[in-house]
Amino acid sequence: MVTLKQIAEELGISITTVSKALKEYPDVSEKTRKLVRETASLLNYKPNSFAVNLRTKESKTIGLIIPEIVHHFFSSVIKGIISQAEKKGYLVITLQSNESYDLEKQQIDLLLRKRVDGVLISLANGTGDFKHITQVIDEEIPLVMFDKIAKVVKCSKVIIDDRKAAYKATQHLIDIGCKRIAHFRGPLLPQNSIDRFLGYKQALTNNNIQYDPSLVYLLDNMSFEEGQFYAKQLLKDHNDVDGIFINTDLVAIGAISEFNNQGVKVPEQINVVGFSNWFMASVISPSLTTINQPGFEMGKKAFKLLYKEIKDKKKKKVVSYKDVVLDTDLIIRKSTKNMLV
Amino acid sequence: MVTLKQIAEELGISITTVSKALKEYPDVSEKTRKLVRETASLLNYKPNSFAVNLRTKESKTIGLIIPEIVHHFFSSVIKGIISQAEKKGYLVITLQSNESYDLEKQQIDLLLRKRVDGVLISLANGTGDFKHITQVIDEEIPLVMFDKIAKVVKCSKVIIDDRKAAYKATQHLIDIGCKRIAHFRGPLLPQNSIDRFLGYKQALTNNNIQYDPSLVYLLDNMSFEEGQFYAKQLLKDHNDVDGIFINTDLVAIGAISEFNNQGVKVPEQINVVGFSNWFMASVISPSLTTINQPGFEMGKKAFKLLYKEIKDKKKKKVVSYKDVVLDTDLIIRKSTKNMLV
DNA sequence: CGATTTACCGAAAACGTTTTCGATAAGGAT
DNA sequence: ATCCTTATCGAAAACGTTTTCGGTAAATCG
Repeated sequence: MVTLKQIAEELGISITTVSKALKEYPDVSEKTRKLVRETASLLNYKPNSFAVNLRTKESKTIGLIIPEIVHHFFSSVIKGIISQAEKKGYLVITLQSNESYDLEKQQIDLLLRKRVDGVLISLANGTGDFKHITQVIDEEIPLVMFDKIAKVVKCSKVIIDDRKAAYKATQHLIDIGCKRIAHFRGPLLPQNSIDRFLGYKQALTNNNIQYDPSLVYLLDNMSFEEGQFYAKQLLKDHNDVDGIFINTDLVAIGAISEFNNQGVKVPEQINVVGFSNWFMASVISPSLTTINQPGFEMGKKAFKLLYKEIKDKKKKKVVSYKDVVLDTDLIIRKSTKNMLV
Repeated sequence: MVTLKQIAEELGISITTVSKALKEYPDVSEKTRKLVRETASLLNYKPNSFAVNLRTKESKTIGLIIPEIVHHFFSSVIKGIISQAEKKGYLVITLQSNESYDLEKQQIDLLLRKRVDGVLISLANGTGDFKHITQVIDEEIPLVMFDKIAKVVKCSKVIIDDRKAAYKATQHLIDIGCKRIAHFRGPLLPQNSIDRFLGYKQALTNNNIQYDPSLVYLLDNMSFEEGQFYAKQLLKDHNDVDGIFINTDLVAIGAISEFNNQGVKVPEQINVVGFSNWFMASVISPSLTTINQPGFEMGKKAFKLLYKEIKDKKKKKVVSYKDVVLDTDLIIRKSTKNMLV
């Protein structure tokens, strides 16, 4: 491995001058700068990042903790983060918490020991205590949370407007003529399922439709099978439902498959709207009307916020926390149909 | 940030002793060892990894280059790699080549500059030249390739037995009574599609079924739409086909949707086998019989090979390259049905 | 011509570890 | 008392950068 010293000896000049030449310092003549550049590339010199890190006290590396990598939305976020980070010369170390609070804590510690320049995190479902997070912030390591966040923690966050998105989805069902609209919602944690439920409810009341609690089903694990199960239940309980807004695409697909099995026509007899726009939403039949969660954009935005904090910290500027709320689109496909025309 | 020096001053001993105490050197008394440990944890001492890296010349970090993150199989591989690496105290820096040779080259360079201890890579489709890879190996940075590999390059590799898997898939179609079996194959690069085609062909000949080239369709981009398109084509060209083995689940799902649209019953009229066991294969209807690619295991195995090379290199042992071939399972679902009973 | 500015270069310290090689003192053997 | 172990510690070098602070020589100015 070739070092500054070797280049210096090769040219009979000092290490200092070589270093400054490569960094285009104005106090070294263009002649020697050129000379140094040439021999550096000739010897295939690569700065020793270990030494640079030690000297500059930064690693040009950020840490990313995510609950689950094998997941369409999250992997999109990762892609957004990595692409944006690469542009700014940062590399990203990815860890996954597997939705476990203990692992999450451990991994935060790992990243601090690695001395990453910043941390991006989406909280595990089980996380209810935030000391490990505030510890990072207290140590003045820039940190931004995304998607699954904790409102109490003081830091920058980027989320989507779940409530508004759910409102949009429900409004769509109303617009196409649905009168009895059910909702499959998620558990009480994380916040997302609450917000989506509230959006659903508000859309109903704003349109003068009586909110009927018996039309709301609370699911536990949001699986395909649960979608089938509650679809069956719904058909038993209410034969007059003509629309349903479902918390997550996977559950929606389970429900649709059950409707198909029972010969209940989607969308003719019942309109279905999902949430998240998972890849498969477009390839099932009927294809699923759903809310698109902009994962890639979320990743990009999250990194941008983090990057700004890192820069501000370097400049000793006071870092200000920002909350970014990303907008979502309703993607209308074949599982909903205007019944009024 | 607390350093060894501060601990030393706190206790009135030398930096050397503190360092050795923390590393449990036998030439420091148990008494001072204990003392050092205690004050270290009291002051919340974390070794400065920059300095450790510089001194030990290793970063306990590996690089991972993958063509596409947002992909069920690849994200499973990533998960396997990260989980295994974490167990051995390694962190992983992920980059994605976006199937671009130029980006891939650039990213290799990035990782070398970062001085990662090893590299894991799955080649971009466009990569036909391997100088950037051999450069890594020549610099004695351990490297192992997985899934999309180059046979010419001398290094450890882990792949699945595409040919055997395709044979298995085709044999299944034969076993359930199919007589006219079509195949949707992929392009000439990467190797995978060739091997799958060969497995298909061999299964036919081994079962004394005449190989008919007109039953093999060569697809370009392996999309859902292409699946639909060639399904339509197939129905036009051959009305006697009763089974089809398709290179990739996504294409298979496209084909099935076309069959559904045209009222061609799957599996009654035509049996369909896919490849990869994407998540959605289990949730479409009919659910898709397919080959399960063990992504998670591949990731684990790839890291294990890399880890061994890193260790061997440290011990100055000669590194020996290994080729690991992972076995696959046929997952029988509803898109195939025994027609003989 | 002396004084001052400008252009260019280098010595040396510092970042925080790890590890080699002595140094010292205590204890045991003779 | 002398010699040899053994146990315990520390000085110092090294890893490869970056950056501060002078220093020298040439160029400019009065």
